[in-house]
Amino acid sequence: MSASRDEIHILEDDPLVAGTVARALEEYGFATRWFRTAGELLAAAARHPPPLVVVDLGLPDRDGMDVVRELHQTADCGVLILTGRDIVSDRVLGLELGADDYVVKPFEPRELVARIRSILRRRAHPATGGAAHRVAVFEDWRYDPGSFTLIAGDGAEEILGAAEARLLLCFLEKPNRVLSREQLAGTADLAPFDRSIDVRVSRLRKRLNDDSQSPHLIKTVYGAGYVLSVGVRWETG
Amino acid sequence: MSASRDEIHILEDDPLVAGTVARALEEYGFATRWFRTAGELLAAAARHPPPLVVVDLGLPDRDGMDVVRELHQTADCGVLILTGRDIVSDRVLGLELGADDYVVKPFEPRELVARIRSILRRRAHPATGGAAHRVAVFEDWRYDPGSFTLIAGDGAEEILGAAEARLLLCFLEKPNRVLSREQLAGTADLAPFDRSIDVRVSRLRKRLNDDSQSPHLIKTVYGAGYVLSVGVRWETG
DNA sequence: CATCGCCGATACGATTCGTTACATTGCGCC
DNA sequence: GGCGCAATGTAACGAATCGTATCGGCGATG
Repeated sequence: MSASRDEIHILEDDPLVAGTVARALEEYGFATRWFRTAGELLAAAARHPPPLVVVDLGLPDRDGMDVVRELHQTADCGVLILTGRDIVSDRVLGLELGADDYVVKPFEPRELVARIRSILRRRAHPATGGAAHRVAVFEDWRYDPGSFTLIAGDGAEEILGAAEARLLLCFLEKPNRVLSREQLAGTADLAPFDRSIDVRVSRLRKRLNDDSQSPHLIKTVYGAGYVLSVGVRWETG
Repeated sequence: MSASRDEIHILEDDPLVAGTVARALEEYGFATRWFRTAGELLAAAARHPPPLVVVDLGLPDRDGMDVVRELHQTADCGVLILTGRDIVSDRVLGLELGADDYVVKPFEPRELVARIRSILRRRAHPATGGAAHRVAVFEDWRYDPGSFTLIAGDGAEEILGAAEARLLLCFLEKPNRVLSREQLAGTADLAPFDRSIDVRVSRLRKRLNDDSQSPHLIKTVYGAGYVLSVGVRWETG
């Protein structure tokens, strides 16, 4: 019962399709509940709005578009249209009526789940537009690329400058890979004897307490570039 | 000029495709701006985030997925991937990285516009919808943006001026994020050597008893802007 | 009209960053 | 190993960025 709060509602008259959708979602950890008619769904959604409704447009008792419109007005829940009607005007109409997405059958389960997750994420964090607040964790360091904040193991916080922040983010996005100076600078045309990257790396090393004689974090690859040689885990939330 | 606030940014290396997309959007009343390389787009978005970016994945200078990830982390704007790569794993990855939608070429202009409108609508709604009386609580401060009233921990109340109030609200709405001077000023075109934001920040710091030598609330990000480094809770009622 | 508070502009000192110069290291060759 | 050349590390310096004291304009207020 209270679990019904997180149930994704499926409105679909064909039991076969409904089963396929339900199985796809449940395989990825979602709880589902099947409604055969628009009336039942709207009644349930009015009493207890689900986080998301997957709507088929070809219904026996009522036009699916009406359902989308009414859901958007009464219940405050995500709406994903999943239908065989592959007509541009339908897509436009559905989206204009407030649907969050429009997927055409036959659908790919993984993509459907990704789109549903995207909708749920945005609805859960409206302030950030669903931007997951990600923090990189490596060794005993933590780095928040949103606020350029580097946190040491003892909890000491430091704000990096823009240049150092971009450099560190470059490394953290592609750890254990050799990165050329062009990649680290973020521009294709570096002056042939530009040493600014080297200096930035030197300063970043100092900030990370990395001895440049025998670095264990940022290692030099002679003639190629640099590597961040450490496992990086991205924490969300 | 000030209209640039609503410009949709298009990241696309092929001028032909970029022109097609731009014309489609402009026909429906959107202002657009074209970027040929990821570097240019990211630089512009960091200074003044557009409401939405349309990203092509096949870029010369950088992987499009990296752009999506970085946009999602640093700028706070909508992202729509528009690409020829019709691979399920790409779609899933793009959506997981924070893209709001994924459209495959060749695209139908009307549908593209409908999807863009849907994204913009969702992003605009939570901000404007609630006219509720909100109060921000951070550290031992409380701030009422409706009456420009700042209340200290000991109960002392102060009325902020209009400029300081706008600035503080800016910070409180996006805490723990680096905000550029353009964002804090609320305009896209700041004079290159305009110091007014710095002065406003300095005054706001003084009012919040924040020592600028080692600030714990509003921290300076050299070369980028400022960040409010504290948790903010919004009380309603 | 005088006063007051708020705000933006300016100027000057303080801080950080990119550049340069030099020391050091790595690699190939004999 | 010894030598030469190219690549890298970084201290030091000048340039860019930032903090804020100060001043003047402007509207509100008495």
